[in-house]
Amino acid sequence: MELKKILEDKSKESWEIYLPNLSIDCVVFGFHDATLKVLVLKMKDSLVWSLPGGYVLKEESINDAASRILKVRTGADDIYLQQFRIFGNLNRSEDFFKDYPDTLWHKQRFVSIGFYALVDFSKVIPKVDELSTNCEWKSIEELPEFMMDHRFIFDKALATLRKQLVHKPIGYNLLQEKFTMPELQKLYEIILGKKLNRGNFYRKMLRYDILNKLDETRKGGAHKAPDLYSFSIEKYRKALKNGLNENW
Amino acid sequence: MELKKILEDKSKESWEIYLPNLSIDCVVFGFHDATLKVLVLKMKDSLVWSLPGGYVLKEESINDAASRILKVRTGADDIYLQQFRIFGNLNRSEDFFKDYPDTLWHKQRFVSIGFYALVDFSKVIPKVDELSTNCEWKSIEELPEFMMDHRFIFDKALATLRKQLVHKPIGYNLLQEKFTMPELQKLYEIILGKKLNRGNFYRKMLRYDILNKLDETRKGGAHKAPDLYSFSIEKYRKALKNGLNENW
DNA sequence: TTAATATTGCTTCATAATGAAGCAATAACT
DNA sequence: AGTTATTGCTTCATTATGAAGCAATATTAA
Repeated sequence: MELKKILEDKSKESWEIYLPNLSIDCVVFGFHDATLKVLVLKMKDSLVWSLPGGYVLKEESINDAASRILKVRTGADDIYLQQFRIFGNLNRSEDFFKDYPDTLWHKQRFVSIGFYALVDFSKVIPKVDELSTNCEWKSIEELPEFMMDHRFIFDKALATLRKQLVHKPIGYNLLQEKFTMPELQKLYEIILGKKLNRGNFYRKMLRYDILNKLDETRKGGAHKAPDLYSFSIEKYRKALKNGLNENW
Repeated sequence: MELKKILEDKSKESWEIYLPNLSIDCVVFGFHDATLKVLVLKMKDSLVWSLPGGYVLKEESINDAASRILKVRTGADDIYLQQFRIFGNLNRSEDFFKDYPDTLWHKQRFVSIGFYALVDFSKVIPKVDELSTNCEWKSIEELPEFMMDHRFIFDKALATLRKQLVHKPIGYNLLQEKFTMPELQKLYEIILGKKLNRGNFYRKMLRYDILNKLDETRKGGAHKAPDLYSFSIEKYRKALKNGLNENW
């Protein structure tokens, strides 16, 4: 069925069950193959991509709404979610729906709540829905063109991640349970947007005393097998309270 | 006129001009007398206090709405404003308006956008409106009892301030143009919630190279007159980009 | 007029953290 | 068995921090 018809059908129900004027957009981050990835989807009949999103039920908290929306999209429960900003300018969606009748739910003025999500890449199975033809991971280095202000929303999410790296368990939520020091460093480098000295990163991470060194190595790659680590989650959380790097 | 009547009168107009279900609450910080203060107000017929707030016009961006709301409340233009969080749980305001008819604008389920504002204390003149009997500064050490979840909103605002101290021009916006090193230190101590070593704070601030030392001292107090400083705003902003304290 | 006082400006010294570099160990490949 | 790139971890020079203190000084009290 074509998009226009579907939207008009859904529109009727939407007015009944959702809070008007309020939407949620999620930037879902995953880490795989030494690359930071984002979950994007393409709507039917659209040339550009969008971020996963949805609306808030009339009797639902904002956080529950975001969880529900991502559950459908990824199949995963217990996703680490953080709201990071409101996108409330006028005319955010005007152009996109200009050919639709004014009574269409989607054509309202929406104020969107931006969430970012951190997921274990291996545990997510991207799912299309009746509105979309594609749902897939894209490297943040090679993002496609986005609809509306979704590129701006992504940029703000990444900037937030950068600033929160010392305050939120970002490594913990993006990496698999067992990971190597080079993987952790690569993740930090991508989020911070710069190369870090290997030896110094190693020394610093150990000094934070937030990692457990496991009695295993990651075999299989070429060259020397790196040691595996896991987070000592209690120590990690405790360290984050004051900020990993902050020394006043 | 009693509150109930006023609310019912205003309610009719509100449905016409505002976006439904969406409100703004502002935590306005000022610094005076070596104390961090917050602007609070008391509604007519209410025993508890509230944060300044309001609604978003149908044809108005979120940031414009927050500016407009604070302009009315403080008389000040160009207030430094940051949205920091959404408060979107159910039943945020249910109890407060339980005796009112369901068609009352204020009785809707509201999702509130939390802003914090940083103002030069000396440039603000708190103003009551037709809904309120008091509008005044309170020290954050001696906050009164708040309505609804406003205490929670305040706590989150202060926690945000703490985390953003290295990334946002918080000192610049809270202090007067000319200030002394002990004033700056006191502000940092209050926001961080801990005492800092005087000599080390002094050395560190100078090393950041964000201050201009002026050829004046603050006379009048007892004891040695402290030197006056101003921010070198270009250098300050540049330093904040990487975070004042962050060394990866 | 002078002394007392608390505060401020700034330095010193010991300790800790960082930047840059490198060496030995090693898993996979030839 | 030798080659290679990567990893684990250390060293050394430099810089930052923590703790302490000394001299300067604006006001107040004597």
